[in-house]
Amino acid sequence: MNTNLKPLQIILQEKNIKPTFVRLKILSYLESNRTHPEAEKIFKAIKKEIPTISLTTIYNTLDIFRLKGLVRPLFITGTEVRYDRDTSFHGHFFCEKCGRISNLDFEYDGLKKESVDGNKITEVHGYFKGVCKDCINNNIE
Amino acid sequence: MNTNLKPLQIILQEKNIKPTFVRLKILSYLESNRTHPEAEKIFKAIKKEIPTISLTTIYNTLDIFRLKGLVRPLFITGTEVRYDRDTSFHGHFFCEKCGRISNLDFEYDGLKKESVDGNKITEVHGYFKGVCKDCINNNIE
DNA sequence: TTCTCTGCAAACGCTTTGCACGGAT
DNA sequence: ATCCGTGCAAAGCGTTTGCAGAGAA
Repeated sequence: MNTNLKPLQIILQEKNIKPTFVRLKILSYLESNRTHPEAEKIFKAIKKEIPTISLTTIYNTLDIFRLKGLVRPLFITGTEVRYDRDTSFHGHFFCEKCGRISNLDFEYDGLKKESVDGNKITEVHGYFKGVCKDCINNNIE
Repeated sequence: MNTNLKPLQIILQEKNIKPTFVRLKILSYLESNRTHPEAEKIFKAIKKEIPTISLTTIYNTLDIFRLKGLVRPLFITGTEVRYDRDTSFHGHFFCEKCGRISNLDFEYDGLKKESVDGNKITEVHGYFKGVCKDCINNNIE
């Protein structure tokens, strides 16, 4: 199913989140910018539409979204938390040069089979680090 | 090969790291405490033997070790960097209750096959989050 | 001497907290 | 009148930086 076809208000209401103006704007940004942005990046983008927005509100809202399962925080870079609107399982590729995180559709059979042993698994994470082909080709220093 | 059998001095010298007293102590701690500790934990442990040690030195040393490939930083918890003395590929399980990180030997064929596409891969990471069986059984709140 | 190791103090960057205003119910 | 969303300012926390003294080469 394509959540892009679902109105943003409905997405929030289904998660019991009051669809305020600010929340709809942040969700809208996340829907159309699936670049795994950090709070600061979202903040700067929303600020163009809502100049009075605060970074605190971005953090508050992202935390609500996280608790309700609308976004997934990624601890990949080591410096800041990136947010993924897509909460279904998929892998990531982090380019250490340009900082972009892209999606990977790898299988996780090898991962899943370890979900035994009495431990309760709630999240599966898999990702690569390296240099993306754009950075290799453009050779930007 | 078992690096535990190799003298710590040799391990450092092979990596062109001057084997100072402090560095040997930190490496020694990492060798015998493969619990993926954070800087603070290492600091407190080393302090018992070297009361004048500073946290800065722990960070400095860990960064040297990282640059020389002796340790691998793990960005799993989102709050602090954990260090893994074992730099060979393996997965991790992070218990969100007790904070422990344990090793997992999963296959990464599903991961490896994506190393194409023109991107240069330098690191592969795979891990689970959840609640470990000890925490489930002890049911500590 | 020169270089590098070490450690104190301060700064840093991202994130969280405390609190107060204002609007909605 | 109460609740909740928002935002400012400050604090918090892990980590990094600047710099200086000590010690090795």
